[in-house]
Formats: sequence, C-alpha cells, structure tokens
Amino acid sequence: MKIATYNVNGITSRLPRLLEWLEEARPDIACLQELKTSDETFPGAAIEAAGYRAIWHGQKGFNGVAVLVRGGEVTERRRGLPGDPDDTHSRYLEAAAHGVVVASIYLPNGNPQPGPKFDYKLKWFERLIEHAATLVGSDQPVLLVGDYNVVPTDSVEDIYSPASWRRDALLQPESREAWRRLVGQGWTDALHRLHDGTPTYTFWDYFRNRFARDAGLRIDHLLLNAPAAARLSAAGVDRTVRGRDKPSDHAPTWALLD
DNA sequence: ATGCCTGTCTGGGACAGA
Repeated sequence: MKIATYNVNGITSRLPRLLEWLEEARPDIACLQELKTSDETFPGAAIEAAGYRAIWHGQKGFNGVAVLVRGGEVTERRRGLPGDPDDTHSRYLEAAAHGVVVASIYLPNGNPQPGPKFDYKLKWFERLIEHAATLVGSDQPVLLVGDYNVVPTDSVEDIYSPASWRRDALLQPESREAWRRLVGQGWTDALHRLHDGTPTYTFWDYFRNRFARDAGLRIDHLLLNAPAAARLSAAGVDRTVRGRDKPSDHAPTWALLD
C-alpha cells in the first residue's frame, strides 16, 4: 500500500499536475495540503473521476487539507486539532481508510520570526504533539503525513546549505526541538529511516533556479507509529513532478507499507 | 541582503508562502 503526501500550492491551478501524478503514481492514499480554496470550490468531481474518494477541509485563499483514497472507503475521524476552538485555519484532517489511520497535516510556516506567526506555529505544534500522543500507541497503523515546515537537521540529507536559512522559522531551535519531541514519542520518520545517502529534499523554492541546482529542503514528512513502521518497505520523493510545467514548489513524497 | 517566483483574490496590488 502506497501512502503519499503532496503540498499542491493551490489545487485549482495544480489540478492537471495532480491528476497526472495520481494516474502515474497510483497512491492508495494521498494527503494534500495548501488547497487554497473553499469547501465549495474543491474539485471533487475531477478527483472522483480519477478514481478517488475524498474528504477535504478547505479555506478560501489559504491553507486547506484533503485525504484522497483509491479502491476503498474513507471515513473522517477528526477535522482540526483539539485545544483551541478559536483556531480558524484548515490544517488538520484525520481519516480511516484501508485499515490505517492517516492525518493530512499542514503545520504553520511561522515566518517571520520572532513574532506572532512564529508563536502560532509553536502553539499549533504543541497541540499536534498532545494529540499525537493519543495515537502513537494504537494497535492499528497510524501515519501523520504532510508539510511540517521543519527542516529536522543541518545535514545535507535535509538541506542543501543551512547558512542562508539560519534565521528562518523552518530551522529555528524551537521548531526542531518540537519536531524531536514529537518523533520521540515513538514515531518513525519514513524518509529518514530509508535514507540511502542521497538527499531527500521535498521542497525547492521557485526562484534562484533552486530546483535545477537541487537546492532543496526536506520539510514534508511521513511519521509512522510502530505497527505502521513494522510494515515499511520503501519511501521516496517523486522529484520529476517538481520539474514539470507549472509545478508546485513541493514534490509528492510517499511510503510503501507491505 | 533580498520573496528574486507563484497562487489567490481581485480587478492592481497586497498578502502569503518557506
């Protein structure tokens, strides 16, 4: 079973790229982020015509997450994280499908830092950590996948060069400490676990020729609890999708469970 | 040193993204 995450950076303009990738990669479950569209304008008919059932949590102009499932039912378990009823951002959608629990996560970017946006990022991260603690011990496979907006380390596995990103919210010690605390609950970072020595970037900025130079960051992650990790057989990044016409700045990232 | 591109909403320019 293939489970993928893809920050589409606007599903309306990205629909051709998305449909093309779904057809090629045929993920059984695909979690999307940055829909940038409302619930009413989500292209549900096109997704269904491509062979996927879907649930989504949209927001006009910003954010927005979805879970797409091929060849089975999808049941919504949770829409939004607990812990702040005043949070209006669409950033968390949790579902059950194909015998696993999966969450599509769009963690706040947090720039500029310091500032209120960075504070929001850290608070949202704490809410995720609290909720994840209730899932990690499940006997059922659980996968928390999405755009975490955290570069875990300065390693070349995670970033081409940390120097110019040093003050960015994605590399801050507070962001990385929260990431380590989350993973430390007992989650397996699938891409890192199966890292073969080559960089596993998932994002390349649109400007400065960053993709052609492979000047990327690893910020899209798949976290697996123990029952899911026991079945993990492969993981990767569909980099060619990033090199196509009118791409998202992220590439689809996936894991295979036996 | 710097949103240098891109998408969205809108109707031209601001805002957000990372």
